[in-house]
Amino acid sequence: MAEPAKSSPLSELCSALPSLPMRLQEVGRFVAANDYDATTRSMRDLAAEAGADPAAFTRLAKAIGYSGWDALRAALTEARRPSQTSPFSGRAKGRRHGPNSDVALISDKLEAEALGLPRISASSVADAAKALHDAKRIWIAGFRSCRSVAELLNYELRLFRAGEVQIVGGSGPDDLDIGAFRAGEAVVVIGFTPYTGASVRVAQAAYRAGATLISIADSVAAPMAEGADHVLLFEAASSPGFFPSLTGAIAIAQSLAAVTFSLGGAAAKKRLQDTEARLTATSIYVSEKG
Amino acid sequence: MAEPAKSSPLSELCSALPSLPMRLQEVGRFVAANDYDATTRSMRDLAAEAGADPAAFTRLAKAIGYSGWDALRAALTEARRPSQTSPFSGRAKGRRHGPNSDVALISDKLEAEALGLPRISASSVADAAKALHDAKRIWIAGFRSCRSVAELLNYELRLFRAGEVQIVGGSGPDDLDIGAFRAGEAVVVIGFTPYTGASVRVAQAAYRAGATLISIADSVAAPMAEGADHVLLFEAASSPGFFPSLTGAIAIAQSLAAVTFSLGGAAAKKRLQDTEARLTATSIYVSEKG
DNA sequence: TCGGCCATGAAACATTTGTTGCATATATCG
DNA sequence: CGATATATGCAACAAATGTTTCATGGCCGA
Repeated sequence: MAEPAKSSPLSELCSALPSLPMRLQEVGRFVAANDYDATTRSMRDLAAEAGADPAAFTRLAKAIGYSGWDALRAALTEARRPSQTSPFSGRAKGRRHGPNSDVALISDKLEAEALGLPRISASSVADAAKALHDAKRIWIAGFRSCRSVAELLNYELRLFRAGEVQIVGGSGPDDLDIGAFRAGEAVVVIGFTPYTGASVRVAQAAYRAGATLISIADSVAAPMAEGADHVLLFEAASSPGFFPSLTGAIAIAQSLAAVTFSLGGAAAKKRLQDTEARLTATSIYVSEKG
Repeated sequence: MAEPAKSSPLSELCSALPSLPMRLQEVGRFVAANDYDATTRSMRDLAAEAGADPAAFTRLAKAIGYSGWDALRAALTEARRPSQTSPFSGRAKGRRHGPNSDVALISDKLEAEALGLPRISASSVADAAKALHDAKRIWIAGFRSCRSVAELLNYELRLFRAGEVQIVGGSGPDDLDIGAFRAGEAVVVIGFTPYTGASVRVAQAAYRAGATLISIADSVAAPMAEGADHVLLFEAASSPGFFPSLTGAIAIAQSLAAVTFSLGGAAAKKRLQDTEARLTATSIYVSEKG
């Protein structure tokens, strides 16, 4: 019997499968089909669901070279551990300085960001939008590169909530705005690693003031996610070695604005139309054609 | 204190964090930062690694409304379970006006934007980046919602091209900057329908001054694409009835900055490092670990 | 047909798990 | 300052875990 590639515990299992006794094959197939449950639930639990004897799992693990079920589970767990780096990290590192290296870089980056977008939790965004809709006043805070996200959200919300939306530090020092947070208002903070001190200060102030805190961040471990009523996550580290990506944050901000507008109903629609009418009247926009 | 949304166990945890006793905050942060280990390894194991008492984990779970650590772990496990449904499987098209209509709206929007990203022309972006790299000075113009894109691009380019990058109208009236365009410089204009008069004026001025004009727009028919040396297209109308999407424009801006940085080579790298060092020295960012 | 061999399930085992009670340390308020 | 309440670590607890042993049942070769 040849020892196959040990790349993954699951592939070891598959290759050894045909040479196993019948019952062990069944159990092995069950593990392969439910490897997530295999790493999280208990052996006896799995046995009950698979309709097999608990001992079969121990025997299976030993049959494919592990000291016991715990060892196999540990291997499966490590194999499933989410990589800290981007999923495309080990990819296309071959080309260093070619004419197409930059093009490939962009393609990979875009592809990675496209993969990250559907992973945003739509229900969380919807909940947060409800909170924005109920807020009497909306503060938005974002520093450094996140300032662009903050300003986009500010702009879109102002289209139908003019006067109730404000950027923290937009007109004067941050401290002035921070002291103005009140209960019944909402504060949106955008940020990712490395976190700016200002953003966590805003978040803490919002919490202390009893305002609804909405954090748009790259991790639940972000300092400004502490005490947040809503945490909206996006993937910032989509391209290694370069600046973190804000595409996800922008997508969240836009969805937030869209749903908040939708919740506004006819009133919001009217205010948006008024705003648009005013803009065209001031001839901000160029005429459609010609 | 209102009971916040319970979309995710982790966000519940984040929301409750500041109101917990100190030691419970520590273990709570540990769980938030290592949620994968929390679902796989044992409580005592985690306690040893976190340097805390095992009982603290049980108490934490109860403090945020669970019957015990097992219940919290089960919730985290379910939250992390890989989605079994294929991305495009049974999307209920019958969304009319239900509680989930907003969620479906967001999902569709994100999906559509994800589809639009790979359609961006990577080679065009690479060419434009080359032009930016060669430019002695870079002007960036974006108005209304596009201002956020302009500022992001400005921010990222300044990280390694400080002093050579400037937003049009960033410090004073637009006309002052517009008159300053010179040959050998580059002007980036971002815009989509309906096009603002200002952005068109910037584009025309850049053309007349003989500067390299880079237009980021939603269509080749855009007024500011006329005379442009590089036209970078993105899809703005991803979801009908709402504000156009800026996700594509942001992705382009970021790619542009990334490639320009890449072209800058060692010199750009050094200037970026200097900037980062200066930022950390001013203690803009919060320390990595508590 | 008999006898060794292996696969299989059930029960007993030693560990480890999550939990809880208690005593001490610390903070809060009168 | 004293009294009360809370927070925290330690140790003992019952339950659950993975493993092992043993008895049973079927299979193949002699």
